[in-house]
Amino acid sequence: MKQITSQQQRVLDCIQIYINKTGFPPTRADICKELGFKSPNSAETHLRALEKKGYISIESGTSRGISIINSNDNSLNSNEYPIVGLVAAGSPTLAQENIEQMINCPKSFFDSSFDYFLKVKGLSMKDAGIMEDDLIAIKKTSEVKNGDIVVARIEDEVTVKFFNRKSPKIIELEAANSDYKNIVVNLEYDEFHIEGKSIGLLRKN
Amino acid sequence: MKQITSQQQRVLDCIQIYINKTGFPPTRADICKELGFKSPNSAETHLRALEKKGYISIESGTSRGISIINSNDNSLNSNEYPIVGLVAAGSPTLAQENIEQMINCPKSFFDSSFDYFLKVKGLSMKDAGIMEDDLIAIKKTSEVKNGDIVVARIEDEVTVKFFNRKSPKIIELEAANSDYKNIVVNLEYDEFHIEGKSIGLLRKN
DNA sequence: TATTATACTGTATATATATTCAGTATTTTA
DNA sequence: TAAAATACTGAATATATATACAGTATAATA
Repeated sequence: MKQITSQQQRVLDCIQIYINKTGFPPTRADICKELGFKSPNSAETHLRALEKKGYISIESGTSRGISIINSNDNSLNSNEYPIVGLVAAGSPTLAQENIEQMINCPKSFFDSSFDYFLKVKGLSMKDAGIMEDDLIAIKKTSEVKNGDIVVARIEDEVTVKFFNRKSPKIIELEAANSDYKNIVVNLEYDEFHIEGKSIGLLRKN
Repeated sequence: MKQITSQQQRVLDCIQIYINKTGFPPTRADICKELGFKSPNSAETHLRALEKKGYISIESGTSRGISIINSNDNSLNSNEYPIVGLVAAGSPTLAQENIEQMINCPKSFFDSSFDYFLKVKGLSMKDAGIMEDDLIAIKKTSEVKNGDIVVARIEDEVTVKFFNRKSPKIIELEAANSDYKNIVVNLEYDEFHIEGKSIGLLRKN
């Protein structure tokens, strides 16, 4: 499957969320409203790109004629998702040896699609209601905005924090616990990477 | 739920089949074509009837703005769980009018079976990592032990707290937030009932 | 028995919507 | 370095679509 751009991903997500919410796909205008575009043609061109790359199909001459093509997984409703611990850099997050367990969970369980569950260590996000051993649903993306809860890698350490861009080159990773210090990252000097962002949480007790 | 006529059932089935096939709901004309009607008003009146009886919702002024309302017969589809708000006494927790939404969730999702999701109001359990609008999975039981997070009803109020039996007749319901007071219940004088206990948590963000 | 609900046909229309065309600018690819 | 893809704004338009109005007829209620 062809590479998708971040904007195209936003549009694809927007369509899925709209369907989850309303039961029917959005119009071009709906997408514009949702994503802040000012011309319906912005949505149109993104849709064409997504269709060309095989992510959606568009019924020509048909209002709201968008349907999302489920590529690899034929099981529409539910799927197996891996649970991984906080993994140091080097080994890819989803490498076999890092997967603690698999869990069955409906695809549309959260408002957005996601890729894996991360098992939280420590209490640095306690005030955000994230406790030790909680499973946070992570969507692999580097497209994050201030206030998002992100999985970030600084040098060799992987951590879960609030994302806050202070300036083009300065990012502050904020803990939700006064016992923990915030981490300030300078993109010029520090090796920094966003693994993904949290779109939901699961706790067993 | 109100009685449905056979023709209305045909229309309802037609909508579901159309959605399964295309990914989006039919227009009035589509329904006519599918069922052999010759006037779009035939479909229109059936849709109005189905809406009035609560089987579908129609978004006015919106093309294909039909969505099927999940009829939610609790017994049949065992994978669908209701989401309820904090409900005052009198009305049973799982009464139809208290169900905000249904959610698809595997039976064995948490370590124990459960009956419904409760949508949390307020921050009284903040330090236990339970935030406003979190969904806690509730197992209907009165068999609870100290330290369990329970859904309790005292007189007319329903609340989520830690359970702590102080003596055979004294129960303390402990908040996990210093801004909230604990509730001391004397079983001799107070009307008290345990609705169930939390066995997990789900958060969407 | 009068009224309402059901079950249609047929016509008409305002508007919701897809879609094209004309631009501008940046980034990526060949 | 030229071409193609990306990422938009803005305007225009044909048509897809919801929806109202005018009928006809039968069955179910009150």
